[in-house]
Amino acid sequence: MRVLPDQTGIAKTFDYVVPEAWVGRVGVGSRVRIALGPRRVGAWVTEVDVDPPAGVTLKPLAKLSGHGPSAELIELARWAQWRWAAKTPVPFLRTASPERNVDGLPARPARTHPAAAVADPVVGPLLADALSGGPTVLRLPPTADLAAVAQGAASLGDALVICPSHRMARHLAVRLRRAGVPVALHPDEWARAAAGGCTVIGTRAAAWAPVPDLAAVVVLDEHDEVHQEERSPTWHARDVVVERARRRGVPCVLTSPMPTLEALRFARLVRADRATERAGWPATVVADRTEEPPGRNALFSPQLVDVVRSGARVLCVLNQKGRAALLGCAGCGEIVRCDACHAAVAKPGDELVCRRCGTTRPVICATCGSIDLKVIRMGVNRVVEDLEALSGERVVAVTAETPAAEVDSARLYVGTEAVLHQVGRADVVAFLDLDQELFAPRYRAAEQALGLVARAARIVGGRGEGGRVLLQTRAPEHEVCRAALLGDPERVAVVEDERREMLGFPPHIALAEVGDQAGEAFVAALVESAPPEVQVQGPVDGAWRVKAPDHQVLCDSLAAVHRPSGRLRLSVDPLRV
DNA sequence: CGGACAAGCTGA
DNA sequence: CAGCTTGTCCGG
Repeated sequence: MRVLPDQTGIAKTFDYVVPEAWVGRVGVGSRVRIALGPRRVGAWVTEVDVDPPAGVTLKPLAKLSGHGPSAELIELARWAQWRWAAKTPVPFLRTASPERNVDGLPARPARTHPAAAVADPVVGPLLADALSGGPTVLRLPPTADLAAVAQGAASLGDALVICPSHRMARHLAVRLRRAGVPVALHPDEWARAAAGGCTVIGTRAAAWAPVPDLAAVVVLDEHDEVHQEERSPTWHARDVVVERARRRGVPCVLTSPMPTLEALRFARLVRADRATERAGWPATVVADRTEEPPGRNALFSPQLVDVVRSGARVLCVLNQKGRAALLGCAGCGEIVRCDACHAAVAKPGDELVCRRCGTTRPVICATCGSIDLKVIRMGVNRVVEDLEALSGERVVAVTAETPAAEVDSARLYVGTEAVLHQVGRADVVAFLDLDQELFAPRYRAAEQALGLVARAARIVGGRGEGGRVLLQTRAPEHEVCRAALLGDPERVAVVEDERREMLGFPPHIALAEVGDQAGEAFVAALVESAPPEVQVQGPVDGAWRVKAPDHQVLCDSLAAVHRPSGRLRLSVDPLRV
């Protein structure tokens, strides 16, 4: 048998003989252990009945560990290796394998009766169209019931449903089970999924879940960046399942209130009529701050004051990104400053670094010697105080660490975008400084800003349910504000697409980033061998950008380069550019 | 990946 | 030339 060792540094297969006793129990996809040189390592069986290379004496497989990815997923891993220019398929096969050894599969649930038709008034009428033919983008308002989409897919047979969060996956599993659909939650119920007869629900990694009789694929909130792996290889669950569905010839639906331009490029758009879509976005008030001089009270528009005084439950979002976060000492309360120049210091890694002069020192308070230093959310804390003064009520500052009990104890909340995850219900979400989002130095800034509005919509509800969003901005005519006002994400898509085309950014081209020690040698070899339509730019901050007309050309060119020794960072479709 | 072994540098 | 580091190759 031919096996691939479970070691990222070995991009090579080896042949072994199967011990007599295991014949029939081991095949393509089995997890095994092998003697490789002086040690034993895990491996996947990738081929059977092979002709071993001449002149090598085969050792027997050392151990049979259990079930692993099917032949279909091993093939898909090879494709992903090409698509994200990975050195080996190993990271994908790991994701496709169970967390613990699985040696037997549970009984397959009997399919009782076909699930009833989906009655949801927004989703229902669109499902048949969305689930027919090749990949589709199903643009639904943010308040649409996503469980209805999952249920529609499950009515075709065993579906694979990819969610942006584990929370949503669990919630959906409960909803579908209640509707009589057998469900396996990935990765906990890997064996149940592998046995078949279930709809499989999970997050990004579930793109690699076993679904032997796959009948349909759904990606929920396709625009959400969590669907992409941040570490190299930077694979995207959407692209993996679109390819998986294509190979199986099954329907594939990508839902989103504001689909990415990438998805719209290869998928057919299905959407609700204008009135239905608009009704599913919250009523939006744009507070124009153009006339307001910059300063602390720039964060409180008359519209915000009205809302706070109205008695409504209000969530204020203030993004810290790009702003100097201060460190405070938990021991003595002092602001931690630079020894040399007394400017505030930051802690980007394991040391304190001065923002002004770059001096570094260990993480310790110079006044009292404490090592317990906390980030002070200056902006949020100040707004909390001012809002308490304004309302005469207690205001809760919400961070990722705020305990759930406290989160529900007040009427007014202030926090970074974490509040949008932590507070479940409110009447109004107010973005105190939307311009932080609109003008952030990221090429997806506009999409991400509208993404926050969509997330707020899930908390406050659509305009029919009284949901309200307040956007404080100095750019009231910005397409994100227009899109939110009209409940029409197309406003952002059109402008953004033109901008990307002009700047030569995805999805109009395929992009990769090359860096680290071996980057220069790699790029030199690439320029030598790649066709002329592949352009290399840089280096900027030690990294090169590789642009090609499409992924076929880009990935073929990257795969053709012999990798020089030394550390190499290679990210196809990098998240931050 | 991790061990083996070879080729280069240092010190007496 | 031993003793150590650095690099390249190989495993079935």
